[in-house]
Amino acid sequence: MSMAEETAGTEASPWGEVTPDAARRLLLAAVEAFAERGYHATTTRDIAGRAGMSPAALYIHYKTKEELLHRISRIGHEKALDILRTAARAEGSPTERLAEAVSSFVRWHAGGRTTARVVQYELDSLGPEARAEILALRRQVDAEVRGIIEEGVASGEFDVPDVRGTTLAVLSLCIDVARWFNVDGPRTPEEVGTLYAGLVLRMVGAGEAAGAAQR
Amino acid sequence: MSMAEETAGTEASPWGEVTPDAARRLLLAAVEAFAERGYHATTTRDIAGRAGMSPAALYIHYKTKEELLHRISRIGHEKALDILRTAARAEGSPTERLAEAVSSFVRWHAGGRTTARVVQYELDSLGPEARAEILALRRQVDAEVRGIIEEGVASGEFDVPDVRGTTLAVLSLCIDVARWFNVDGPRTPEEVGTLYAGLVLRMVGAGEAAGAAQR
DNA sequence: GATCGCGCTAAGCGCCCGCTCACCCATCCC
DNA sequence: GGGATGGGTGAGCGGGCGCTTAGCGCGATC
Repeated sequence: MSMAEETAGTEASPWGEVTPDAARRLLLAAVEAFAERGYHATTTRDIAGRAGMSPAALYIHYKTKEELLHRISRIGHEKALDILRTAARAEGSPTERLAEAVSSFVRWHAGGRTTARVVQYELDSLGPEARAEILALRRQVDAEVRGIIEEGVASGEFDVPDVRGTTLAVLSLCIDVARWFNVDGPRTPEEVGTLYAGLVLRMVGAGEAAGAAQR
Repeated sequence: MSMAEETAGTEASPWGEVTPDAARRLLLAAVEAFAERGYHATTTRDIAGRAGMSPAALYIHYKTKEELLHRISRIGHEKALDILRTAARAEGSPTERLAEAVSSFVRWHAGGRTTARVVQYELDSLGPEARAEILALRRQVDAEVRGIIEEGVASGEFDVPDVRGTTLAVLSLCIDVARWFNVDGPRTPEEVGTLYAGLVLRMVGAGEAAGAAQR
C-alpha cells in the first residue's frame, strides 16, 4: 500500500517478471526488510506483514525464507550483468564504454540501493548450491569489465600494469556504493556515476593518453 | 586452543589491552563468529563455545551480546584511525603520505580481514547510542584522509575537482577490501596495498604532475 | 446452484534464542 | 582454618523463530 511509488525513484525495478501479484509483493517486502535489517535479522512474520498478508501466506509462493533471498539475488545479479553487458557491447572506444559501464553500474547501485544492498551483501546467507550459482554470475560480471579494460590496453588508450587487480578494484569501488549511498544525502545517483566514471578513467590511465594528445 | 596463532598472520592484533584473559578470549571468539556468520546469525552459545566456556560465562564479562560488538567496533575503529593518523602526520609530501596511508589502511583491512569485516559491516547491528559513537570515529577517519588530499591540492601535486567525493571514493575502495579479500587468494595484503596506493595516486591526479615534470 | 480448487488464514508445533539464577570451587587474607 | 571474593557452571525461563496443518471463502465450471 505504501510501496506503490517504488517504480518512481528507482530505475524501473525488474520485479515485473515475478508473478503472481502476491508473490511479487512478498518479494518486494523481503527486499525492503533484508536491506534494512539483514537476512538473518528479518523474520518471515515481518515480510508477510509488510506485504499485508499472514505469515503462512509466504509458504504458498516460496518453499523457504532462503528461496526468497535466492530469487532476489539471482534477479538482481542478472540485472547488474545486463547493465554491464549493454555498456560493454555498445559502440565507441574502450574509454567511452568503460565510462558508461561504470556510471550506469554506479547509478544502479545508488538508485536501487535497497535491492543492491541485498544482492551484494547477503551472499553469504545463501546455502552452498545457491551461492555457487550466484558466484558464476559474478564471474561473468568480472569478465565483462575486464574485457573492456583489456581492449583499452590493447588499443593503447589505457595504461594498466595489473589488469585483474584493477578490474577487481573498479568493481569493488562501484559495489561499495550500495553500502554508503544515502538517498537523503547531498549527491544524486547521476552525480556519483559521473564522479566515479572520471575516477575510474584515471585509474586505468585513460586521462594520460588523452592529456598527451591534447598537449 | 586453536586460535593461539592469531598473533602470527595478523599485524599485532590490538586486543592486548582487553583484560582479564577470559574476557579477551570471548572477544576474540566473537570477532571470529561475527565475521563468519554475521552478528545476528551468531549465537551466544557459539561464542562461548569457541572460547571454551559455558554460555553463562559470557555474561560475567559482558552485559549483553551487543556490548561485545560495541567493544569490538570501538577498538577496531580506534586502531584504523590510529593507522591513518600515523601516515597522515608523518614527514614527506602529500603524495608520499597518501600512498602510505592507503597502503597501510589496505594492509590492515586485508591482513586483519576478520576484524575489519566486523568493524566495517556490522555497524547497523548496534543500537542508536553505540552507533552514534562509532560514527563520530568514522568522521575523524574521513577528515584525516581529506586533510592529506587538501594539502596535495594546495601544493599543486594533486588535481581533484571534488575533494569530498574523492575522499569518499578512496575510503570506500579501501574498506571494501575487507569484503572481497581472501587469505587463500593469489595476493598478499602487501601486494594489494601497493596496487591500491598506485591506483589512488592516479585518482587524485598525482601521476600527472610527476609525469609532466619528467617530460 | 452445487462442486471444485485455489489463495489465504488462525492456530500452533517443536526448537532454539538471549539471558538469569542458584550454586560450586579455587584463591587469598587474617 | 574460616570466610569472603569472584570467575565459573548446569539447568532452565519466557519468548520468538521458521514452518505446518486444518479449514474457510469465493470465483470459475458445468
